Amino acid sequence: MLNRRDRKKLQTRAALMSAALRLAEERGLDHVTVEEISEAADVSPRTFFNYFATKDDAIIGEPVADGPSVCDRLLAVPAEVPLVAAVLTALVPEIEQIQADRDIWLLRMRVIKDNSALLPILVAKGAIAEQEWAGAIATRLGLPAGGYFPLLAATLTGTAVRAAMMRWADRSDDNPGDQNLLELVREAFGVLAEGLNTPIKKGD
Amino acid sequence: MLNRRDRKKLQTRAALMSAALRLAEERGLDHVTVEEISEAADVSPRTFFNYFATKDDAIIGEPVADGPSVCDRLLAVPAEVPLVAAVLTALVPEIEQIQADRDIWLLRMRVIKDNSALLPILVAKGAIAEQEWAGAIATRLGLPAGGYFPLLAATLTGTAVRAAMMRWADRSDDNPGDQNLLELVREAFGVLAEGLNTPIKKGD
DNA sequence: TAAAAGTTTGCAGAGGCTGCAAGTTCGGCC
DNA sequence: GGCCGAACTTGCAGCCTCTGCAAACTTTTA
Repeated sequence: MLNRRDRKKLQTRAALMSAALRLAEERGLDHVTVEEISEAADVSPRTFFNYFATKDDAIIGEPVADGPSVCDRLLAVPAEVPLVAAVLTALVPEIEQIQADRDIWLLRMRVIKDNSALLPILVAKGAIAEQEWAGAIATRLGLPAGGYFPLLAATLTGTAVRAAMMRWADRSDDNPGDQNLLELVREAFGVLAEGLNTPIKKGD
Repeated sequence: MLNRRDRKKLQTRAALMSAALRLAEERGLDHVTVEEISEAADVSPRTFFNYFATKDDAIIGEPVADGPSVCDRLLAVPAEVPLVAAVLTALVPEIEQIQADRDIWLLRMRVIKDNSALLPILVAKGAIAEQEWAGAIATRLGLPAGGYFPLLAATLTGTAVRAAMMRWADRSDDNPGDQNLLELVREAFGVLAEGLNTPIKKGD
C-alpha cells in the first residue's frame, strides 16, 4: 500500500509533469525553464532533477509498469497465432491504458508535435522497449535471440504503433473528430501484415 | 567550383567531425567537451558552433545533398514499379555513397551504438527525410498528400533502412565479417514487401 | 589595392544538469 | 509520546552547452 511519503512523491511527480506540459504547450518547451516548471509545481529546481534526469523527461514521462509486461503477454499468446496478430494482442492493454489517459496523452502528443526535438526522445524510449520485444519475438519464432528478423520486426511494429498514435493525436482540419486508437493501430498492423505494397483500403 | 574559402570550410568541418568521432570513440561522448574537440581541430570553441548547432551534430553529420534527392528519384521511377521496389531504387545512390564512405560510417555507427543518446538524434534526422518521402509516395500512389498511408510507408521504409545499417555496422561475434549494405537493405525491404508474417528465408 | 563579403574569435551570459552537505519530513520501534 | 534512521528536499558551487554581439581577420571582387 502507499504511505504518505509515496503519495506525496506521486503527487509531486504529477505536478511537475503537468506543469511542464501546460507551460510547454503555452509557450513552447524552449521558452520554459526548469526553474519555472519547479516554481509552478512548488518545489525547488534541484528537486526537479531528483524526479527527472532531463527537462524533456518531464514531458515524455516514463511507462509506469505494473502488471505483466508486453513481453510477458506476447509470450503467453498461443504459438499458432501469426506474429502481427500476436503482437497486437499483447499490446491491447497498453493501448487501452493510453485511451484511458486520453487527455494527458493528447496534450503530450500535441506538445511533442510542436517541439520536434521531443519526437526522437519518444522514439528512444520506444527503442528500449522494442529491444525487449525482439527477444520475445525471437523466442516465439524459434529464432536465435540476437538475430536480424526479430529486431526488425520489433522496430517496425513499434514504428507502426507510434504512427498510429500520431494520427490519433492529430485531430486537425479534415480529420474525423474522434477516433479509436486501437482501431488505428489495427489498421497500421494490417499494413505490416499484408506488406507495404498493398495500401490500406478504407479512407486515405 | 570550390574556391579557397569553400575548401577551407569543408576541411574545418571534416576536421571537427573527425576529431569528434575519434575522441568520442576513445572516451565516450559524455567525456568529451566541445572545447576539446575544437582544440583537436585547431579552431576556437565558438567556431565549432558556427559549423554545428549541437555537439551531437558533429557526430551525426548532415546529408551533403548534391545531385537529385531521393524524392526526385522516387518520382522518376515508372509508376508501374511496386512501391517498395521503387523506394529501393531511389535509395540506391545514397546507399552506395555510404558504402563508399564505409570507414567513417562504421566508426560513426560504432559511436552511436556506444552512446545511446545519439540514436534518437539519428532517427530525428531520418524523420525529416521521411516526411519528404511521404509526399513523394503520396504523389506516386495518387493519394492525398497529408494522408496516413504515405507517412506510415515512409516511416517504415526509413526504419528498415536504419535497421539494415545497424546490422551492417554490427560485425560482432558470430556475424560474417563483411556484408553488403545494399544487400541488407534489400532483405529488409523484402520483409516490408511480403509482410511481417513471412520471416525472411535465408540466415536468421 | 581598396571595398565588400564572408569567417573566426573572444566575451558575456542564460540555462541544463550534477555532486555534496545540510536541513526537513516520515515511518517504525521502544 | 519520543527517538532514531531512512528517505526526501533544498541551497550552493560549478561544469558544460549553446547564443548574440562586436571586433578582428581573410578571401573575393571590382
